[in-house]
Amino acid sequence: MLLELPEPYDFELSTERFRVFGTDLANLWHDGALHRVVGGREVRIAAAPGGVEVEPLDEETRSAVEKLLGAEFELEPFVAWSAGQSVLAELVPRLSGFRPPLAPEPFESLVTSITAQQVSLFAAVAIRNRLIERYGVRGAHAFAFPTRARIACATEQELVEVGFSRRKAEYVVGLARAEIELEELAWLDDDEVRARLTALRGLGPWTAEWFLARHLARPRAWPAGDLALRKAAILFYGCDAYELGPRLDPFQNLSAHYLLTGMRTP
DNA sequence: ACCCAGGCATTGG
DNA sequence: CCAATGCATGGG
Repeated sequence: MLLELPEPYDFELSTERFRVFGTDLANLWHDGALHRVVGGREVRIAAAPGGVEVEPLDEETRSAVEKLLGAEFELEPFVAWSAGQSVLAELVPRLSGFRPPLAPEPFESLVTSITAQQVSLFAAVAIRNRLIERYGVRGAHAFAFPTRARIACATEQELVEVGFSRRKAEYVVGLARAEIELEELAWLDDDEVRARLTALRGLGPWTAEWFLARHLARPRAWPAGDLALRKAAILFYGCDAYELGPRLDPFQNLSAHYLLTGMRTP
């Protein structure tokens, strides 16, 4: 079944992030398609004219896959705006059809960020995969990411065994057990989300900003402290990411994704 | 054997 | 209030 996405859409380019740092067991590239468990069932997503082919496709799967593939991003105004921008005027056409994928689940998004704090993304993916193998549920090929309930009854020592530092093991188990409804963060404005998240141990400004960017798809999210984004800012603009952010308003989020992908893609 | 990698909390000045 | 420090793993 076809799931339509606005043209142009380049599925391979858009999902590059799921492959470039190693195999991602929850977003598994296999046999020329992206495999992910949605609502307990594995879905196969492949490139198709006008969008992607999704098997099987029901209503629940449709909305989850749309979220995963970043269907909610409004690319047209961004593309029009970028034509008048110094760097993006070159970069956006070069990456034509790139639509940033999202982390569909809030708990998964935060745990993935904690895993990636400070270490290389290769190391982060390796550790995350061991977490997924231990606590996730296996589909046909991909794994469902571990549920919050499952991690809440894990021990910190178990997380250390899959490669987390003791500190990060505390963060992850603490987050799973925290008194916070992660789904309800979507109702709040950017600053309120930042405040609620950074009030939790282990979640700092970088993690909160990537949650806004990669889970909530907020247009102005801009992880200025991100090491890779700072390198991109220097490379493309010759200035610091903190300085660059306001110049990209109100398209900071899409700009960040294009800059990071532009750094990796020749 | 190093050193760095898409942070954060803690400690010491 | 800002600087220094420890963290654990993967890749160069």
